[in-house]
Amino acid sequence: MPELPDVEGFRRHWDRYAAGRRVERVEDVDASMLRETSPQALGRALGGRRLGRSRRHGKWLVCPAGGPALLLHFGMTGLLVSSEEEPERHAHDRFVLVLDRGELRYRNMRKLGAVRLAASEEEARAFLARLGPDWLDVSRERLDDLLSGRRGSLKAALMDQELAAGLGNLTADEALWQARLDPRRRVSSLSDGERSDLYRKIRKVLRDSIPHGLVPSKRTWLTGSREAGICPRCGAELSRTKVGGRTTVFCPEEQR
DNA sequence: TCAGTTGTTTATAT
DNA sequence: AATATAAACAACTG
Repeated sequence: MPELPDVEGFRRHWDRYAAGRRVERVEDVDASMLRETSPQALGRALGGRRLGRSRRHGKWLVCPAGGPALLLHFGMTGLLVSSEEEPERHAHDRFVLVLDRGELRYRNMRKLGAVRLAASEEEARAFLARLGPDWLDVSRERLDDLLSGRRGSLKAALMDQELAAGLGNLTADEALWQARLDPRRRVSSLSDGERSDLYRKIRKVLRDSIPHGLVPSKRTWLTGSREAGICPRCGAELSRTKVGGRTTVFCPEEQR
């Protein structure tokens, strides 16, 4: 699931169920999810701390805890679950924050994500330093700077988190389909008008998805018709190939 | 049994 | 230096 809109949903989740509450203890930590820390260190750093409101950069969620901060990446199958929605813990919960009211769980079936502990805000920023700007902070002018000099395919550029952070396989396919651009196009071949259209469509896909906390399955969107294999606009059979190493769905009739 | 999966990192090749 | 590709990570689904 998790691309920018999903993580934006997790941010709201954290703020609703964890922000403002105190951590009693950390339980059931799966050490294999942790990067450069340990279950013991996590418990020591967070125990007794009052949690703050979270912020998102690309697909990362930064969760302040009154000095230290927890950095969460959700991979392909991660999510946050509160005991207020789901009383029972789950086999795929990789750690549990026991709070002064209820508990918040980080669940991740495939364990492709990562959990990091930053000692300070400064260290949290350092962890994310390699990422490009969050896509919601990219202006039309900035997009030209980011794309200038790129030689690869359009889709690979959009999914490159060091160019700009937050787009994933689904959002990239959706924006390219809405902009009627072939994902295999060279970045350098885009006209100014095409870049403008692409920019607007990326913003639209993100804006329309964020309230849902996921890329919605609308019948008028590519995402909603992936299974059917038919272009929702023209009825042509969709193509399925690999671009930038990822499964890519596009309309061969309309995307040029 | 085997391919496929909405993400990232690493190694290797170009 | 950038870019492309494949593999690895891990656990499940169809």
